[in-house]
Amino acid sequence: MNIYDLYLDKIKDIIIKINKDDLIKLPENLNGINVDIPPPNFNCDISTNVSMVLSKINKKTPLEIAEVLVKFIKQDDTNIENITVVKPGFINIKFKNYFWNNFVEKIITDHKNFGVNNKEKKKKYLIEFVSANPTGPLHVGHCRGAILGDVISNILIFNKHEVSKEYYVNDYGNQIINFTKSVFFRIKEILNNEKFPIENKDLYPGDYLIDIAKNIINNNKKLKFTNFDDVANDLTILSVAESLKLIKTNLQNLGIVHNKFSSETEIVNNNEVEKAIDKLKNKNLIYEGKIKAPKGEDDKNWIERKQLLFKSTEFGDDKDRALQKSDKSWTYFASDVAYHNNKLERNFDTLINILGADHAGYIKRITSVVEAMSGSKDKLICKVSQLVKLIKDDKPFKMSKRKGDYITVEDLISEVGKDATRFIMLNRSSDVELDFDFTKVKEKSKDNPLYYVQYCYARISSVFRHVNLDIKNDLNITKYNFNYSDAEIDILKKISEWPKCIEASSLRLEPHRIPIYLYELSSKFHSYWNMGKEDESKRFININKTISDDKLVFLKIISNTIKSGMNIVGVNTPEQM
RNA sequence: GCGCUCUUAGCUCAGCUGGAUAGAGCAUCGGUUUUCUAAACCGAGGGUCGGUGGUUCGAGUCCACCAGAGCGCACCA
Repeated sequence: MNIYDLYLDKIKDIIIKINKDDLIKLPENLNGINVDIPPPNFNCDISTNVSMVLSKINKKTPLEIAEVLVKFIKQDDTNIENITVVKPGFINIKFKNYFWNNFVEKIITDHKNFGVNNKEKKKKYLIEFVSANPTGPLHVGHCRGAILGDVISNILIFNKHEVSKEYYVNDYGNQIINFTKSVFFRIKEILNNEKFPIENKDLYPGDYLIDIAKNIINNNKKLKFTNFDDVANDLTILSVAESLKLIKTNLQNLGIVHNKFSSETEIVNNNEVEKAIDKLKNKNLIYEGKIKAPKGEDDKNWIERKQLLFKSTEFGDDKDRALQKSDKSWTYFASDVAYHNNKLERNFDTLINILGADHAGYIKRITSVVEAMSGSKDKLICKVSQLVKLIKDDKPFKMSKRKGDYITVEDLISEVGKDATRFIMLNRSSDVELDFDFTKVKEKSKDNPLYYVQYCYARISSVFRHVNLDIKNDLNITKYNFNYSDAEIDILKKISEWPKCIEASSLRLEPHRIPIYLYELSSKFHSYWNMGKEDESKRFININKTISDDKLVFLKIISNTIKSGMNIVGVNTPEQM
């Protein structure tokens, strides 16, 4: 139940009706009209700007329009305690207790659907995220995008959409060859005591390769590791599989499970690249040509090559993009075009890609291709997650892939825990860089917003325990005839914002709004809890060691909302802390 | 040189697709435990929303220009 939409619809109905009676003129669209949360200290529950929007076309001041509308809004509405018109022309409405009782009853009897956005058309989404190269375990840099993608999926699923979570495995190309070679040298090191060529900058030096090498040796006794070219094919498959095993374990520890892993090699081998390029050829978007050096670039080092290009400039990109290398093998972009064609052929309504900030420059070309192939500009939405700045002992901590000294997801989780990792990574908008201070997160875990929200839930559970109820069970209440105090209504108002929070998160794919909302709700609850110290009537358990129905319902609603939000974030709500 | 993102309190950041008196946390200072969990609460100080113009009833939010920070810009993936 979304009380803001309820009144927005009502107000729109009213103005449409009195427009028909020629009492008022309407602008072309009514999108500017909203029903919102008023700032504190106005002593009202909801507020609308309708009279400001109608002011111009009617050539009347907002205050004059408001006076007319107020009459119609009040008419036959038993929910309204009073309605006032304020300064520029806001119409402020305060509800009767009766309204809040109704609200409470609705969301408690249908708690599973509270917050679900029913206005959205149910769609089929494909969300691609993580897609880290299968050359080793995940590190902290992958973590943010992974959690972002997972929680966006959770929000969409919460809103009853169909979602497929996918991982694109880049198991094709030079990096994989170098990776496989590295495994090969580690194997020779183990078997023949030949020193790993650490000076070769193309190789992967990380220690995890030793474990991968050991596993491969132990599980493949028949293979002979004498000549690289002889075992290259088998070893590539084995090495990638070992990497994916590590990655899947990392993801699982983060609480993330993908529905599908798509292999780049498979796409290339199935000739899907040719298929996709043919599609673009038919649209006259493929040609052989040369790319010019960008301005400002030293063009002495620039080698112009004739190659197969996609006309992404037709879609606003700054240059056309190469599909084929000079040795005629496909570029990464080419196989990604094929992968996106593959996605499109599986008939999803919307594709979402979660990318790291370092791949932001890639967005234009891939959205161009999808637009070209699908004919729709917003078929593919790319969401960028900015960098995570690691800080250790007040100093930035640089990760170096070369030296192999980077902090892995495993390190992170074993130090901070899955829940804190998820909550902290989400607590900021994905558009801004995130400071992740190891020493702080470790030392001051009590200042962690995660615990603040969990503690709220634990406090509520403790009340249920004291009166011999289980917080997990539904309540058995028939009469909703309560008289909530202002302090309680203040929290109910916050609860009423939950559907708005979900709507905004889902519409704009901004999951960070959820932890922030949960924090605010918890803050109000903690505040209320402490009032019980001064004011006996605000305590949940009374002198007879029982709890009144209104308080019980009140607590249940708060805990339901927190639980629901924490489920979306993907963290636990312990009943005791 | 070009593109993307950012600039809000001492620090880290919210600000719900243009609304009313711009909000939190941390830090600083001062308070609250015989009573449902103090992992909590209450209070105080702290602001030219990077700058300048523009759009309109109304701008932290939209547009233009400028300044600063980060990321990226070939056949890597």
